[in-house]
Amino acid sequence: MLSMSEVRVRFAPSPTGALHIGGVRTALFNWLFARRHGGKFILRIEDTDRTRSTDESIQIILDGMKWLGLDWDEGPFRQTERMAIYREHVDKLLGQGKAYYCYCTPEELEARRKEALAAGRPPKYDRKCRLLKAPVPGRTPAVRFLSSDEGQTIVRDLIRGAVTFENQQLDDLIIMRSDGFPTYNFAVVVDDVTMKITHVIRGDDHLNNTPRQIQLYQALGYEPPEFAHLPMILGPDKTKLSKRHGATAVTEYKDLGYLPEALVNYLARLGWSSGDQEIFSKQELIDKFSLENVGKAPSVFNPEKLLWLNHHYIQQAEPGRLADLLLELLKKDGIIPAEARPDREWMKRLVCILTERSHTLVEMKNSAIPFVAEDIHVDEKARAKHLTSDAVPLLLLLVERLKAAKPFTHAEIEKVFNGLVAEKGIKLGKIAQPVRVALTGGTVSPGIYEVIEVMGKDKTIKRIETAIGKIQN
RNA sequence: GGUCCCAUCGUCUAGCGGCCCAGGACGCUGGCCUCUCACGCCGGAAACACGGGUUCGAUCCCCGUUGGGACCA
Repeated sequence: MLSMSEVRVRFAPSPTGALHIGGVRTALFNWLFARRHGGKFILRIEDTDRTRSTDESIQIILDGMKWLGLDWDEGPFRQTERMAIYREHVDKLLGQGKAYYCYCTPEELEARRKEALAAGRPPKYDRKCRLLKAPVPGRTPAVRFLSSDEGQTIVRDLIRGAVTFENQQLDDLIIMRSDGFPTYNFAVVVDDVTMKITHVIRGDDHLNNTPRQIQLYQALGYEPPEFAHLPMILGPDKTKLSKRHGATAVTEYKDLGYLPEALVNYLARLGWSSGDQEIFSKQELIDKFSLENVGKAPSVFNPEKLLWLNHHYIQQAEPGRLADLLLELLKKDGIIPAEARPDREWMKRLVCILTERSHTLVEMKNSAIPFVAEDIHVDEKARAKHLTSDAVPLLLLLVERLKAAKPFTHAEIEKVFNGLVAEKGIKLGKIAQPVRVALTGGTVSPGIYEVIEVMGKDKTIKRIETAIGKIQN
């Protein structure tokens, strides 16, 4: 059972590149946990690796979280702004004899490690500097934590259960480098303590770091938080998801035409479940989220299912919202000029006939091109098959009747087609397909009456006449 | 190599000893609908890694094997 005190969780990405799928899932679970328990979600930027950390990356992370609607209550805090705090804690340990200066150089360490390995001993730090009485001249020391050699450290993980580590296995880890920067394991502990984090929910890859962090908490005189280690997200080849598996950055999914709610829903169901339910609104997720229902096994990222969800959410979305997104895309791709101001109601009608067969916004954009562009590109195969000379009399007759149709609505257009079909004793496809090719350039589109209605009388007639002209030449 | 974790259809998962000759979803597939493509609807194939225990009874508990993964180096 959760304690009475307020739940405080955090997401602590390193700003060394894009915001990844795995990271987002961790952020999402933290966020859901916070919202579920009415707690606080804190954002912390772990930027102590200053050779790889960039401000652009921080911005990408913030933008990605905002896009997904993962709002944070405190932060973003940056570790580089907290150096005094780490120093203070290092001094505290040093003062209590729980840490010591180490003057060994990386080269010396490496040599001794190889030696140990060669002699069949475990490659653990030999505590050479532990009993040093005076500083080694000309060298700037790092600081090592004096870890316990005996007993065990038990991680009571909310997902894994009790995981036992022999303390003997853990060596005296460096907590502060000679350049004065704290190491990951130390900074994390100090940050989580000072930020009063109650639940550390993070990737499985940190499970092995946890016992040494627990020792650090204890040495510092603090109660460790609760831990929950989430299983990894894998690529199709069952190795940790990475760039070589294709799109892994949140921004890529945005650019590919995914809706944030689709990604959120998909990621929530990756490693977590609630009975047989597949579709979850954000509120349902908040209401139902529980660490108990997080699985232990790693899960393979399945783009197919994400696509299905995206399709689903496109159907659910407000046409007005989709119209805005579509317009943005059309402008971005230069299909319509940036200064164009198409009628929004018309855009909504266009969206409505397109959603059903759009799995992504990009697909929708492509289907929208014939409606918004001046000219169309006619697919050669489609032209050869459907824009034939025996279609000409039908097309001519159709144009004539379309011109007379009023109002120019789905119902009236349908009447025109039905009339033609009945009089000529033909199948609808005989006339619908040539018209489809004439209007859209291809053989695939929404229902032909809808296409004609949304395209409008002028454009429809112009395109059919153009097609007739080309057949006759 | 050492340490730790994990193991149900191809994939995400339900299952927390009998309701399971294992349910849902994606994908795949047969059919219906149909002006194209979709959507939708109906149907199908598809899994408890293996071997020991425990138990009246194991997908579910324990041990081992195998296989995967992570971390450390």
